[in-house]
Amino acid sequence: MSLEQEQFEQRFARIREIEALGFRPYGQRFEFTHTVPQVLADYAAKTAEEIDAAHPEVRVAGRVLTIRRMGKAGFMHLQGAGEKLQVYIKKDALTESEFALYKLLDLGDVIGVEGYLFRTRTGELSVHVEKLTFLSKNLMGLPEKFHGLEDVEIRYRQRYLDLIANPEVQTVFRTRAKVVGSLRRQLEERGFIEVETPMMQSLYGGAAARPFVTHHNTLDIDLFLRIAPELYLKRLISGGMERVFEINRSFRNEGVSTRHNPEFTMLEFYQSYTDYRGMMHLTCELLKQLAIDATGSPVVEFQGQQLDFGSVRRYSVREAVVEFWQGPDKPTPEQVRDAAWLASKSGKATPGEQLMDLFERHSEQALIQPTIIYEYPVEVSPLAKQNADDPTMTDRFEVFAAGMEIGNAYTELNDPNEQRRRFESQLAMRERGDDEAHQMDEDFLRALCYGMPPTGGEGLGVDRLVMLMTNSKSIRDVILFPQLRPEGEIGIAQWLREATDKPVATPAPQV
RNA sequence: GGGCCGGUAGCUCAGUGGUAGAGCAUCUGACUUUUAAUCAGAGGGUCGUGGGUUCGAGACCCACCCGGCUCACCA
Repeated sequence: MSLEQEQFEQRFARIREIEALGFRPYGQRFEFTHTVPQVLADYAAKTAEEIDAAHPEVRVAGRVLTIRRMGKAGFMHLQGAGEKLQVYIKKDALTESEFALYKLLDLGDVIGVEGYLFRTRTGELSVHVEKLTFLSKNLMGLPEKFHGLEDVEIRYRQRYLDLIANPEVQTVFRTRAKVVGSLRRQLEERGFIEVETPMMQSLYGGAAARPFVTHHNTLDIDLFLRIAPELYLKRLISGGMERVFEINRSFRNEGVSTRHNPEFTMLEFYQSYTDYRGMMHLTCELLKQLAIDATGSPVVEFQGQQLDFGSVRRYSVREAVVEFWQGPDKPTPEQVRDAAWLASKSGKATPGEQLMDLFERHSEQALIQPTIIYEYPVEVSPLAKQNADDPTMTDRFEVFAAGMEIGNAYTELNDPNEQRRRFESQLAMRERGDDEAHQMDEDFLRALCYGMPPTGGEGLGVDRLVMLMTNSKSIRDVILFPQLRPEGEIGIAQWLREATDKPVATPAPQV
């Protein structure tokens, strides 16, 4: 038997010992007066004299993180809501069964304590425990206290253990909630209505990506997990819901990387009677307030850089290719408009695709500061309205920061016949083997035929925004359960089975 | 999918072809304001998996599994 399983069985046997002392090893309601963060917020700034004078009584619950036993006394750190509070146990202050319980405690057990606050000789705020209760048994070994849990595979697979061992991870996900809350609140304040549209779709669209396929048994049809909510949200705009947004998952059947998870959270919002210029203005307001709500400042530190979301730069794609050109042969503004020059620099099929190829190869990774890049070629923008002066371009922009694309917006194409032509040209690309080209969506065309108001629309990558706000290098660090290959046999059910059958090895200690 | 790196005790890691190690954790004992508590002792290994080379493999070779970084892919 492995050491780990022996420890499991030792701890399992303690369940009986805890019961023998008159405590319940699981499932007791605990009426607390403070959470750990509340105790710290209320008393961390107070002096020992102030605390002694007030003699505050608290009841707090938490997980035992450390134990320093010293004979008839001892100290423990309890972790609650991601923060730590020290408690002091003294034999004289407890009943005999409570002190026996204390001696049985394992790291990771969840307990409740009641007592008064004081400062120790070294000044640490602590609870002088007068009553000890048991709330839940930990049967597992915990990671080492100094280094914690660093193995990223275990951290992602067993996020519960990561959250116990690395409480700062909780702050990442608290910030994530602030990001989502900030976006939701800001849009609601501007009259946007939150909606939910199908994630299982019989036709997929709204982006260039390969989908996941699933199957409905009783309908006996294959369905696609959506790659974007766009086409459904625009149906709502056609129907007269003038400002709508959706924050939820989309799914793309692509490689995984530090910036891509197969399922990811996107915010899409659509506003009738505006255009991409209006969306630029709104984007700048949203991002600035988002940074303030998430981090307290419009200037955010990310991987050693200071990103200023209070001032977003703007360049056209062509300007960006010139401005951020990497390497020799920096082009002139005239050259990036010249089809022959573009064809000489890129192997792509059309001038528009060639321009985007150069932008992605040369300029994208240089866009560290938050930047809006506008005017995208029509070939790569099948759902965006053409520019009134230059029909090869669309009224579209993307937002970049830290070298990542974080948003994409445009004046929505609302001419059904032009949309029909774009779909047909996408079908032609599909015929040529592009399996990410759009499908024809006739119901969407029909919705446009009823007249969709001029509209500005945008999608923001929420996970990537959270990366920026939490200084996280990998998207997996801002997704609680990132996609991994399935784990092999775990075997914990067998451990529980064997531990159940085992007779109690050691009798409960005398109290 | 390609390239590179990694997988050794529960955790964090050493281990240069020759008896598998350390710290923490665990177990036993001491200790009534400690804090990476301390002190004394003990137990704990499918060296990712499977082949191969060798008198001898944790180490070298091959294949595979899992993960990371990176490139490709991803408007």
